[in-house]
Amino acid sequence: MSLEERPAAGGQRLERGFYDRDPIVVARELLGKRLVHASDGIEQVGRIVEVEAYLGPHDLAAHSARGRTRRTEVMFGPPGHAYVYLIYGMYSCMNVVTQPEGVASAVLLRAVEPVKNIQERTQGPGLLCKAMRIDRRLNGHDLLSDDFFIVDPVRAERFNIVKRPRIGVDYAGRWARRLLRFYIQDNPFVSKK
DNA sequence: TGCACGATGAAC
DNA sequence: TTCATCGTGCAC
Repeated sequence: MSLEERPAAGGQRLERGFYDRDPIVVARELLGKRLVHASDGIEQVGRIVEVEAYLGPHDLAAHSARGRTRRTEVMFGPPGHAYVYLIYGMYSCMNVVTQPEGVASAVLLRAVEPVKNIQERTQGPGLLCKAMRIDRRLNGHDLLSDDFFIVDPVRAERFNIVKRPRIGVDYAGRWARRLLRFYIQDNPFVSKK
């Protein structure tokens, strides 16, 4: 049975065009979507409940603000790819690259709600990657692939979206105060109030 | 070649 | 508030 036939993954897989838009729009629309990662024959599914938008080279909180380097290379690449980096020497952080090649913007996935084959906690970007077995080997991975992708839920869901400043970017001056963190209101898996 | 520090999380 | 832990980016 192929992955796309498995019921847990559900709904419609997001296509390239979904990611080829403003990161703020992509961030808001990623809420409620299902992140699917298949490894070692195990398909894990998490419902995205918290995200942050990183707008590009002018956004001082974004890694791409320091220019194009080996680490940030995939942020400058085409949309719909995973930007996974190591933070504090011990946690991986998972981002989705947005906008056309050459525009270095992305959306950080901060928390998911366990849907399938997830035992560990998932509230926070580091924990979410640990629980879903996401590490830097997936950096640059195409999210239109068969083992790592995002799908719409089978049934449409209604929820309110909360806007807050991003976490851990106090060094970014006025950019730190912008409301670029989005999460599903009252969801217990959101990392921080 | 060296070094300060981070889009974190947990313990104290 | 402190610490674990190490790749990255930039200074020297």
